[in-house]
Amino acid sequence: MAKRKISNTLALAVLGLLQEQPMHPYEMASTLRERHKDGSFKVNSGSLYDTVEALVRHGWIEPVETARDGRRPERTVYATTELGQGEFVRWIDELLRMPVAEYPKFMAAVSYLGALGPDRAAEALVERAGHLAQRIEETNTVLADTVGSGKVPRLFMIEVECALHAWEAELAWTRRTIAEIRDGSLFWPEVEQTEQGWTWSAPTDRKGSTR
Amino acid sequence: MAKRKISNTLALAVLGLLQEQPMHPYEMASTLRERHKDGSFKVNSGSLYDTVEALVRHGWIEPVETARDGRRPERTVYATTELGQGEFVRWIDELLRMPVAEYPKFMAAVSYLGALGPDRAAEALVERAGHLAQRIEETNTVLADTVGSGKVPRLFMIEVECALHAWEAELAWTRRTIAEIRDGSLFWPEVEQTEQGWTWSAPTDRKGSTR
DNA sequence: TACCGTATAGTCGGTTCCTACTATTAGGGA
DNA sequence: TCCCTAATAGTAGGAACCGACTATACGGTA
Repeated sequence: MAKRKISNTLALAVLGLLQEQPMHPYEMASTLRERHKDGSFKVNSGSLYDTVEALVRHGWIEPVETARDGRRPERTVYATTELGQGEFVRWIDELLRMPVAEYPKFMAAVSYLGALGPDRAAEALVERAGHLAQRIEETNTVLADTVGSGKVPRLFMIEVECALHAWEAELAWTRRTIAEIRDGSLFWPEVEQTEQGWTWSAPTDRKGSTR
Repeated sequence: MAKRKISNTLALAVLGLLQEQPMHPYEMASTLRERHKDGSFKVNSGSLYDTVEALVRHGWIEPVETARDGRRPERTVYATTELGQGEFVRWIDELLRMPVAEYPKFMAAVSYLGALGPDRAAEALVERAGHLAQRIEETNTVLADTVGSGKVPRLFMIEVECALHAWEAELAWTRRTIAEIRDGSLFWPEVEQTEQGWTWSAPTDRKGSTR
């Protein structure tokens, strides 16, 4: 599979918006925020302007007008090209079909859970669980007064449901792991360095961990 | 919450390895791969050397020896400093406690699921589900002949279980969504552009809806 | 009316990150 | 013995990315 010319998904958002109507970059950013798409795309003004330039370079979008409103800075309005419309759909298709490796920060930290020791690890996970629960609740609220009240079709916010599902799974794993640390079923070996290399204690004693 | 000086989690992996013993960068990379940690950290030689330099700049690690084996390129061996050991634990703690926004490619694509139309969207998701199922199976195999056979304590591969859980959740959502597309419970509105703006068809009534 | 906060619109400079490449050596097969 | 491949170890250049900043306009308020 050949590498994509543009990999930043913010470009996908730009293409998506320009499917609807021509726009200038600042308007793209505010529209994305209005529609709560800033949870799925990292909307950063610096990146946005770079991204737009890159899209122009590849001929996926093109400037159609440079307007000036009063003495505000000049705005360049862009529109998609036919090429861009095709690539938009092809890109979505590819992203959906093929899972790619992602490296979430949480996974990195979980890799070294051992380094905190059982008590501190459990405590940290408890705090995380709290934050996750709160975020889930807030997101449910957002869903309720957009899709729930019929203001927006469900399909247009489907990624929010998807994210919600992922957080709920993470929360479930986190809570289960907290429980396993506490009841000792996630054994915490004690590591020692010998001349041969590393050794660790085995979970043979069933009384619980030695701290 | 102040921004971290170093944000690339590959630096966390480096610190983790150097807790055990001094090493040169190439050895870090191969050790991470041996231990299947390359699923949690993006191990890229270019980034690795940059990361190591950054860690030295901040005084978290330091070169302890530059050895030469035959006429191979010179290797610089690094070890953690006390500062680095403290930061290692603090960083893990912080990453665990506080969920941060991530922007997975899949989420971006799901945002524009609508653009594919119901049939192509369902087809793409079916393919993804296949890939996910396969990856889950492969990972289970890896777990079986490391932790399962007692070669490695479970705690040392706990992040693999965590990733597995996340993929299973994604697979479940994907399958459910395929089903909802097929049986029509995920309604696909038809969008039309009018002078007022955008309109879409509603799931219950026929055309003519609110904006 | 003077001031302040927020919205509008975008620029700039530096760091980070990654791809592609170089160069050497050990090992194995023909 | 000689060649080929894989492993060893790292370098270099450029693209991507982001945070911090500039500058104007507008609305409320004291």
